[in-house]
This record gives sequence, structure tokens and C-alpha cells, in this order.
Amino acid sequence: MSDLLERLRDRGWRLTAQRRVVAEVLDGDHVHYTADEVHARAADRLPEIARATVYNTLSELVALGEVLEVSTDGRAKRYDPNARHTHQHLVCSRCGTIRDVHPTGDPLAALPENERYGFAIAEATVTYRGVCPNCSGS
Amino acid sequence: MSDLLERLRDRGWRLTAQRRVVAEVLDGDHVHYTADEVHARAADRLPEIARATVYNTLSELVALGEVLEVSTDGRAKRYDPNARHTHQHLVCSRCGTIRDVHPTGDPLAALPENERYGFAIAEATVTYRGVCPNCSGS
DNA sequence: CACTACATTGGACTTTGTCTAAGTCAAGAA
DNA sequence: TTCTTGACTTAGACAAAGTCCAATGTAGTG
Repeated sequence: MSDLLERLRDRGWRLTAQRRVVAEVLDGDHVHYTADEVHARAADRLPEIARATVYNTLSELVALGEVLEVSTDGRAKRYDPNARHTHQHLVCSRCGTIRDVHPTGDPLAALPENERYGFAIAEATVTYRGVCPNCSGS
Repeated sequence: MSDLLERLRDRGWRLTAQRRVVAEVLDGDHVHYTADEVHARAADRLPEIARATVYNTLSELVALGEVLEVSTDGRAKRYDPNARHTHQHLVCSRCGTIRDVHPTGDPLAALPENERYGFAIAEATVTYRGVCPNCSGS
């Protein structure tokens, strides 16, 4: 993802300091941050960055298909920089951490025509929930 | 679900007018209401019912396994009275309405052992997203 | 019927996110 | 290089969804 900024500029994205730090935060560790976590980390480098800017930038990255939005349960949305390969998520029901996983097969194929109720189905997401090794010990 | 109240009383659930109307709202149509929709419908029959009571009651019904909580994207959680048969959900990405669907196969089986990272996986939920016939027309 | 533990109430509060008006600035033009 | 301009950013108000709490009410037991 090191050429993310380049790809975006090629697509006419105006490059600002704020957008750069947000992209760098996502690029750094391969973790799934919430918007506020992204904001906190971006503010380490650019203290005056506004929350609204982080939200705007994240939405744009999602719209551009560079980042995925993952919402688990009622908690804050998390942002997944690994939008290149399709994958699903494994969520710890205690601590909320997320791991990317790659199940076999296509869940879309498992939904028979007579169960589609006329919807134009665009995607199927699978969420596995369980207790991670870290949390099961305690 | 007509004997829901009876089942709950047998399990030591204290039966109040508020809890009764909440249960009746869920029992009525087989729709997936948000907490506020449940509150509005409950208030038709019991005008002084508090929002907090509806939230409390819904949480208890979920904890007791009588109702499922479905959270799609950043929207309000919806409550699914059909907790008896396992099923998945089809969500309209415009209006947010939900339909129960029954895909073939077991998504848990699609996750290889080496992708489980030591988690004790308890469940797999599949969410299909698309535009419903109602929204695609306009 | 009285008692008491549990349920309900209303309103303040929190979290997550959106909106807006005014100011700022990146990038192309001259 | 400097100018121009429309897109970007900011701070703070606002909104939606949900939680918390102290005071009050009540279901069910004995």
C-alpha cells in the first residue's frame, strides 16, 4: 500500500497534509482502527487535525475502494486497509479485535434464487464470532 | 411465540404491563423493528412506557435467547423475534429493511482450521446486502 | 395485607457520527 | 513566481442511538 498516495493522486485526489497522515496511519500497522483511533494517531503527527476531516477522509477512501468499513455489533465502525483481496472477519466477542480470514467457497452461491425476494444482491459478508486465545485464558 | 410470556414466567421473569406490551409488539408482525419502533408501538397501548424500559426489556429478551439482535452497518439495531430457527439476513442497503433467509450449507465449515487463530468460534453470521425491489424502483 | 426485591421512570449523559459557515490552501494558469 | 479558485479543513453545534442513575412504583411471596 506504499503507493496508495500515488494511486489516489492519479485519480485526481487533492493531496493535503491531513489526508497524507490519515493514509499513513492506515498504512502503518495492519490493524483495524476505529475512526477515533485513526484520529488520535493522526493527531500525533498533525496535532490540529479535526475529527471531521478524519471522518471525511475515511469516507472518501472507502468510496474509492481503498479501505473497507467493518461494523461489528453496535460498536464504532472499524477501517480495514486490506481492501485488495476479498476476505471475511473473525471477531473476538470479548475484546472486539478483528482478524482477517479467508473461508472457502462463495457465500453468495449458497443463497437460492427463491430466497432473494427480488433484491439485487451486491455482496455477502461473513462474520465469525468467538473468544480469542488471549481472552479465553483469563 | 404465543406462549413466550408463559415460558418467561416459568423462568422466573417478573411479568409487568411494560414487558407484556414489548413482547406483544415483537410477537405481532414478523418484522424486524428498531428499539425506537418497538417503543413507538408499545406506547400505542401503554403511553407512559419509558424508552429505557424498552431497551432494558429488549436486552433481557436477547439475553434469554428469545429474540435476536441484528446490527447492520451504522444503523440502529433491529430485533428479530425469530430466534428459534437459525437463519441469516438480507439487508436493503437503501432503506435498511431486513428479511430472513436460509442459505444452504454451513458457513462454519468453510473456515479452515489454519484460519482460526486459536479462537473458540461460537457462530458464523452471513449478511447479504443489496437493493430491495421497493427501493430500486424509485 | 404488607413487605421487599426487582422494575420503571425521566432526564441527564455518552458515544459515534454529521453538518455548516468561514477560513485556508494545493495545484494549475499566467 | 505569483495569482486564482474551487476544493479542503476547522471548530463547534447538532443528531441519533443507547446507557446510567436516583427516586418511585409494584409483582409476587408469605
